[in-house]
Order: sequence, then C-alpha cells, then structure tokens
Amino acid sequence: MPHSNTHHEVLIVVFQVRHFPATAQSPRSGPELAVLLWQRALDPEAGSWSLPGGRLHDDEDLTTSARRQLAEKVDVREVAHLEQLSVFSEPHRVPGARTIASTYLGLVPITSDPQLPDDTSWHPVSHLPEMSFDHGIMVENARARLAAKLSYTNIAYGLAPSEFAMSTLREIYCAALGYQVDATNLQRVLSRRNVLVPTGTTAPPGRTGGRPPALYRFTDSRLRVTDEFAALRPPA
Amino acid sequence: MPHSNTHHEVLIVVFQVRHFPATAQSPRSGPELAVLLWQRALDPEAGSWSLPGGRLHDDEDLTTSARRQLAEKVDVREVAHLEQLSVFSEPHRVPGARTIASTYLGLVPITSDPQLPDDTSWHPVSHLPEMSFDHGIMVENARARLAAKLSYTNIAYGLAPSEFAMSTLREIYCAALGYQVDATNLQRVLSRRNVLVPTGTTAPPGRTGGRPPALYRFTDSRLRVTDEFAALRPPA
DNA sequence: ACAAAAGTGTTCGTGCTACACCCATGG
DNA sequence: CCATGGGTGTAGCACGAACACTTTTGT
Repeated sequence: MPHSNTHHEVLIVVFQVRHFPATAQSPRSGPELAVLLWQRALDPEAGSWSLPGGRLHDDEDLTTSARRQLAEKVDVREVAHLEQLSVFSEPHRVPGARTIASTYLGLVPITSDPQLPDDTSWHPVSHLPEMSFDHGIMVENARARLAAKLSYTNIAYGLAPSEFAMSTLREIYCAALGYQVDATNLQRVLSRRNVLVPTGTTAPPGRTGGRPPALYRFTDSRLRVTDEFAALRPPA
Repeated sequence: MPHSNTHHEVLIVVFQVRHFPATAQSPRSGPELAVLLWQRALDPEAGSWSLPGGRLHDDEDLTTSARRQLAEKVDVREVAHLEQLSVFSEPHRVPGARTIASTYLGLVPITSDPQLPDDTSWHPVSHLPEMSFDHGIMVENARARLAAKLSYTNIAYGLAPSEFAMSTLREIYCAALGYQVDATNLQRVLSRRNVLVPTGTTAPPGRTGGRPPALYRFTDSRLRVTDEFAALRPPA
C-alpha cells in the first residue's frame, strides 16, 4: 500500500534588502537581507514563525501555486524573481498528515514596500526568530543559493530597482553576501559580462553634495548564467 | 477542495561513462556518457523509454525512495552519488491520476557493470531513443547539472573508479562534458583544489608500451564545492 | 632504436582585486 | 575652496590554456 493521504505544500523564501533600525547587536552598517515570515496563531508550534505558502491545488503547478500563495501576503507584481529550490520529504517533518514541501526562492526589489497582513513581517536573516518545523533550514538553504548565484548569474536584478546607482547596487550585494564588495570592481565585472548597461542619465546628488551618480539598468530581467565555467572551459 | 488524489513519484537519471560499439553516427572516439532507461511494455506510451523510479512510499523520504527504486534496476552499492534535481508538477504531465515527479541525479563509476533486467539498458545521451512523457527533458536537465558541477565541485568521484590514471579521468571528463579536456591541466586544476591525491603507486603500462601511469584517488567521496566564487570573492 | 604513453616546465593571456588618483556637486 | 560621493587608471596577481620537451616503458 504505497499511498494513503499525503499532502503537498509550497513554501516560499522571499528575500528583500531592507533598512532596519540600529540595535545593540546590529550597530547600523547599512541595509540587511530580510525574509518574509508570518507568526502562527494556532498550534502546532503557536507563536513560532513560518514561511509563506500552503497547499498545492489540483489544477496548478508549483510555480503557479507559489505565486497564488504569495498574492495573499504581498502583491505578486512585487516578486521580481521566483525559482525552485529543494524538496523536504521526511515523513514526519510536520505533525499530522504527511506533507511534502517544495521550497521556492522569491526576490523583491529594494524599492517596493508592500502592505503586509498583521501576522506578517520582514526579519533580518542574521537574527531569525524561533522558526516553525524545518523552516529555519529552508531559509539558510535559500540564502546560500542566493549568495552563490550572485557570483555567476544576473540574479541581482530581482533585488535591485529598475534603474540604480552603483552605490545602491553595492549595498544590495553587501547585504546579500554579508561582506564588503567594492563598487568599482562590481561595476567592471558586471559590465564585462553584459549584465549591466548605463542608462546615460544621472541621479541628483545627495544633500551633502557629491558628484551625481550615473544610472544603470540590468540588461535582462530573466535569470541568465553569466560565468558558466569556473574551470575546464571548452577549447576555443 | 484543494486536494483529491495526487501521487508522488521519484525518477532517477542514472549516468555512467561507458564504451559503445562504433556506429555510423558515432565513429569511435572513446567512451560516452550513458543513461539508464527501461522500455515500457504497456500503455500509456508502450515502447517508449522511461527513467527508473516509481511511487513514493508513506514511510520513506525521497532519497530513501530513490535508493529503493534503483535497487530493482541495479545494485544500489554501485550508485556512488545521488542528489536531488528539480520537481515536475504540471497537472497533466502524465495521463491518469495527477503525479508529481521529483527527479534525482545518480552516478555510477565507470568500472561497474551491473546486471540489468531484460527491459532495461544503457543509452548514450547523444542518441536518446523515443522517451516517455517529459523524461527527455529530465535527462537534459540532469546532463546540464552534471556538466556544470564538474567545473566547480568534486562530483567526478561518482563517475571514476576508486583509483585511476589521469588518462582515465580525462576520458570521463571528455565524455561527460562533450569536448576535449587536456589531461595535464585537469591534473593541475584538481590538485590545486585538493580534489585529487596521488596514491604513490603506478599501474602497469598497456600492451603497446608507454610509461606506467601514476594512480590517483579523490580526496573526498562526498560532494564538496571546490570553487565557490567565480567572482566577488570575500576580501582576504 | 623507435613508438607510445605519461609527466614536467614554460609562456601567455585573461579576469579580478586593490588602491591611488581625478571629477562633479553642495555648502 | 573644501568636504563628500562618484568615476577612472593602473599595477599586480592568480589561475588556467596551450604546447613543447623530457621520462619511462614495450617491441
């Protein structure tokens, strides 16, 4: 009897780079990578924080389901990138009926600030609250995937505004990678790979003066691998 | 009514580098990457070739299920590496009850030659037969993943014998990548990354003479990322 | 001695980092 | 005219590709 009553859910790790008020632990060093979570009102694990998501419907595939579930939390148009991550299938990963979870990575540009339901909020990934079930591992997996892809794809388009100064993009990379990135080299690497193009326009300088920054735009707004071969390239 | 009668299956793309007899299309240029397939005797799509796999049981996770399903086709001990690929969830991807497929990548070392059931055989990925349902896409996805990981991980341990000469490893890389790889540079790249270590022993030379090759071994027999950052490395 | 296979050394190019220096704006 | 932030130029390095040359075996 291979099958009785197994459910399938989609869980989405939605990331955005956001500014958080300075605290004792995070002494004000720019914006941070944040994940969208909602707090469980009911048992099991009432009070703990969960990833957005829910049951897969009969007439939808996983990606469609992920978009539908997100629509209940944030305006779907704000999600600039969505991709499949791994599946969690341990038979007793959650109490009750067996539920297989397919996880997704979702990215929201730094410029949008969607309305959220009362039980939902953004949390810096560096200080996650108590997480439900295996959701903490899922966030960590997603963060690792994002960091890896930042170095060999154009995935940052999902976190960046449509037009931006290099200093803004630098902040996004620093927040997502967790270490300092040099804006000069960032510009050169991404330009060489044709990930970035200058718009030809500039933004007004800040209050305190300074040269007005040139604005850039991502060449594509779909995922593209920009450095396929770390080694063992095919012969020319 | 989100749920009625959805099934979940595991499908495994098992690769091995194998020698095939020379044909008109493949004029004898060394071993090729091959995939394990079985031929459907019954409708739907009788006669077409399918990936090994089947229903997920209630008390097993996906990886356990994949190993169990493979045990019916090949001796499980022969599978040196197994990792999750993506999920195929289109509601009508197969006729009948809805079935979600989780795909896996499996690797078998070049030295093993497992007994196969009558309906099952190895096929060069360069000349796939008519494939069932969406299984052709799954093979192509798996091939792309393997090729990518060969360049930044030690995944080749799954295709190589426990000890081997560099010329053998070169053949494996050539077959899996589909282009010529230089044995000299392969040795240097993998040594620098501490993927390979010399055993200190040599193998006897071939019939026609030649210097006896030094033997090597993979440092780890579990997947390890060996070149994490294509660019944007963290500062020293 | 010669062919065949393996291993070593050297050169070259390229892509990334780091850092110094130059430019444009507000006060 | 100076502080501030942005952009450019350049030197150095690390890695990998290509290829010539040397070593070790069998016939």
